[in-house]
Amino acid sequence: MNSPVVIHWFRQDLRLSDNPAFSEACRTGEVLPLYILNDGEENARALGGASKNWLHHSLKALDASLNGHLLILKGDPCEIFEQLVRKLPINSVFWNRCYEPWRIKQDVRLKSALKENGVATKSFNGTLLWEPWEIKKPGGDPYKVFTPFYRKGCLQAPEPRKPLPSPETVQLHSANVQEALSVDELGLLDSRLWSLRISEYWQHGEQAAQNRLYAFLEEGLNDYKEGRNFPALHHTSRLSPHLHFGEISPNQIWWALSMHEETQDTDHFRSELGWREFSYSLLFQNPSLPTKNLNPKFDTFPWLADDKRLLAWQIGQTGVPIVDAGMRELWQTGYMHNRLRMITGSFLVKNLLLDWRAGEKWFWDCLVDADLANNSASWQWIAGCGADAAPYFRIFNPVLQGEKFDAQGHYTRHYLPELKNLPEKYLFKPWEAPEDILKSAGVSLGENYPFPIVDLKRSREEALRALEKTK
DNA sequence: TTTTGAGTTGTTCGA
DNA sequence: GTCGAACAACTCAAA
Repeated sequence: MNSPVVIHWFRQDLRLSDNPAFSEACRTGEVLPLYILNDGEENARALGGASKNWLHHSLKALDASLNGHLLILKGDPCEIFEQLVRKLPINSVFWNRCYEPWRIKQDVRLKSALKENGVATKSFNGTLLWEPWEIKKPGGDPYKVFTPFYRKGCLQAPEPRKPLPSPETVQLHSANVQEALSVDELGLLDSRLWSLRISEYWQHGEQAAQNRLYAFLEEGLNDYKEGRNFPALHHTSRLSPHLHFGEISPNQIWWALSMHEETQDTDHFRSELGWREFSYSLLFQNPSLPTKNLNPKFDTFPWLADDKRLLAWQIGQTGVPIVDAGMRELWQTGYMHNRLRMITGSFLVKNLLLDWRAGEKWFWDCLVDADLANNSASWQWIAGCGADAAPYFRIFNPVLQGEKFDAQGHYTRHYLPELKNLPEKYLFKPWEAPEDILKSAGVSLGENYPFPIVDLKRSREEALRALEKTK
């Protein structure tokens, strides 16, 4: 008698170690590893371009670690499972939970459909340190402010699961499925130069994620608290895309961190995992987080609809150097340093007076770490309409931010080569530079670098007035 | 129920 | 250049 066939359905858990559902599947029987691309399904948000690029490489790495046994299909999961169950001797289906509202609905539907067909299903937590419904106030209400959520909620909850090792013995089931596709056949790479280029900046897959973690712990963690603010330094972990695709679990990071002496640096880095949990909790409690202001007072905010402004921001041609540097980092690498995410976000919303959702959408398409919970919670935060938003008058001044966090201009000059000979004194405000300085730096405003598309002082005051009315 | 203290990431102004 | 205060008022969390 053959052992039962168990499907492990890979979703945002593209790894073998510390994968609770996969481990359980391996204990239960012969495992058929499955990935389903159901991009563009109704109600689901289509994958962004950068995400597709990452997914392509990550699936290749996963397939290789499964000796080429990953079954890849495309379409609606409910229909696909229905067909698979008819063709193959499937006993049960395991997966790790996802928390996007459309995923939750789909999983509920799928569970009952499989049950009707006599197939057992089991879902696990492989993605979060705590389930988003577990962290709540003593009265049962969810937290709305980060600090108590993290300190009282997370840090006093039971400790997160210790990472599981990769299963020692894996019996893989080879299924001959006619519709099976190769990673290449999914068509995730587009031929635009952009898509090819961003992959040069990254290593993908489970092993690369582990390497990144340990490189960060060795080289970046020390002085993380301060150093993470300076985009020219390498003090951020850059683990976000690995985490998003589940090439590494937050538990693996949490416990690797615990091997280090407790300092302000470890504390602050650990709390960033707390922010991830907070975003997921916010999304779970507010399924409309990606599209609707959490604070309804913002529903009447007079956002401008100005495609020219939006385009200038997107392509890094606003004439405000630190903003343009950030936007070009995003376009070139599929990533943006966190300090720059705040600066460019604040600029879009509070200087250009454009709707945060336009920014969210662009980031969604361009970021290799695009994550529904993190992206929407962070945009709502910077826009001031979020759960725990900063006071509205806290508007970043992009000149000061540049002078403070990129004092030597290494970062800005790297992404804006046309300004690379401009002295620090004017690098962040070339419109104030005397003509001879511009000339000797080879900068000609309006020709090889734009004049600023808004007046910083005036647009700030306009935003303040609009925000005051919103109250 | 009432009250009190606090809230990721900042800027400007005036001394 | 450096420092402290002001920028408002509200909501949340917890005693």
